[in-house]
Amino acid sequence: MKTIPDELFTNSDQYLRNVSVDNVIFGYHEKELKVLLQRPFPIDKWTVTGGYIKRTESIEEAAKRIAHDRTGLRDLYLQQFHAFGNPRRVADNGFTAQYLSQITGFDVPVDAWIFDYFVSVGFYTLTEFSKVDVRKSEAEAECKWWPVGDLPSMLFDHATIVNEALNALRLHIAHYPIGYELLEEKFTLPEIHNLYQTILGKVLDDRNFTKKLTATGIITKLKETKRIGAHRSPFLYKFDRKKYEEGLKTGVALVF
Amino acid sequence: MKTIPDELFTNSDQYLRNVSVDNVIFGYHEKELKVLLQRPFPIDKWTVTGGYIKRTESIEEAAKRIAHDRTGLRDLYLQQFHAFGNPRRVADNGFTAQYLSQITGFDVPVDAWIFDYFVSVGFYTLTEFSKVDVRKSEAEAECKWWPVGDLPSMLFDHATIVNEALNALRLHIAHYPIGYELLEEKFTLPEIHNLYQTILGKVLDDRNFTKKLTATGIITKLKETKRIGAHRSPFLYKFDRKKYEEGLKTGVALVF
DNA sequence: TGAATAGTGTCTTTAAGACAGTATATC
DNA sequence: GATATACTGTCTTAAAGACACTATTCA
Repeated sequence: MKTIPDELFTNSDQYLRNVSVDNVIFGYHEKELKVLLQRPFPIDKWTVTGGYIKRTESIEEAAKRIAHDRTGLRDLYLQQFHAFGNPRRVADNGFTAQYLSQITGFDVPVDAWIFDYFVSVGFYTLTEFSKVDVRKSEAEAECKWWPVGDLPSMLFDHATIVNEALNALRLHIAHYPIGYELLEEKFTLPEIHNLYQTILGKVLDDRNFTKKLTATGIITKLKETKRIGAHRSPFLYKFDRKKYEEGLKTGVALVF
Repeated sequence: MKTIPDELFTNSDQYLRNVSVDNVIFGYHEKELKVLLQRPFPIDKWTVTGGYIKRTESIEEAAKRIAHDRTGLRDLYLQQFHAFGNPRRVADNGFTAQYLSQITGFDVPVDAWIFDYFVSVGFYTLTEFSKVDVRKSEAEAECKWWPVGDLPSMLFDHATIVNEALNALRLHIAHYPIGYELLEEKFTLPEIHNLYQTILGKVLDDRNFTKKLTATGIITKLKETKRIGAHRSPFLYKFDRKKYEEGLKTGVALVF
């Protein structure tokens, strides 16, 4: 049996022990909110993107580094939402040293690092779906986007992590502007309307939505329109960067 | 020079490495919000109560255990608010192995556990001031209540931690009932009015405050009054436990 | 009866929510 | 001109906020 590769099952002095970050990467595409998941082993169970923290970086830097490794994007919008920590977190039916040895062909010891108790700090990230170049790491079997409403079977407590991230995002959206990271530079009112409906999971009256959103002053109407086929061409808008940045700091109430 | 005691500067297999909990314990007394701080060494710098996580317990259990050690209370109201993690967290002018050796009389090595990079999960706790029996641990020089508006010089990033906890509490109070843990079993309207004013740090109109609070149904008027000297006796109230518990789960909007 | 605090009601202003008809692009 | 989507204004209802007087206790 092969000896296990260091970075997989063994701690290294480079990383902190017993702490990790999990990063729920959200993307928006075709009226659907998606989340980037990876399948770390040839098991039919998925996890959110995550990894360990280097001794030289902050937890936020670790989360950004890990997101960059998977998406190729830098300076993502990052939001810490919850820390998960209990000794039974990584307990999962079938996820045993014996089973892992069997399917990976490595000699996985029962006290391998991967079975240890990890406190995981959860972040969520918003990225523009179309800009993302999904990359899987060497160790993973697969990495791809899944609709948040239709997740596959998840490893450990990762279904909970995605749900909590979504709750945090929905709560957050009521107090801070959102959309810059999820839409194209120029977008139409129906597009941002759909984004809000998708994230919040409910229908929003178009007249009231427009009224409230424009009242905040965070979007600016352009003179251009967008061709959408045999229909009236909607006007394009862009975010007012100054007001948007300010809103991220001081908060903008936008309750629907 | 004496050898250092294990539990102070050395890791033990009992605890997780590189993760800790910090617990901001709030108490309310005489129209003032107070926070329980400890002075861990004969340095004139204070910290919030905190400690390490046992391999057998969750982070919430660790936070409760630590709070119990300091206050003697069980089943405290506990709320996770933020995780703090960067390699420079514990850097603090004057907090060096040399200085610690000097003042403690122990031989503190520069690579002692205490100087390591710890990711700290921050909780805040609400307790009834009068029920608390403040206990200091062996290792500490002192442990006492401080008014949140008048904190002493704090070690590491602990001033930030208290501030973030207070922000989280203020945000939380708008969505969930609060007060059961901070007031006596029976309380008057002026008392709970003062509590809200103290936590939020602003004056609230008494008529509007009463109107909103009673509208939620979480408090019940009793037939008794409280003697307060040469003034009209205010009626006593108590929380409706059922509605209160329900509010903690589903949320109660109480925006002032 | 004076001093201090408790307790309550009304009016105004603002925001939220419900709702429907006109405009425009393409075939 | 048929069809699909964009776009906008008004009315109703609910909540927030400002504001002042009466009631009670005890010295």
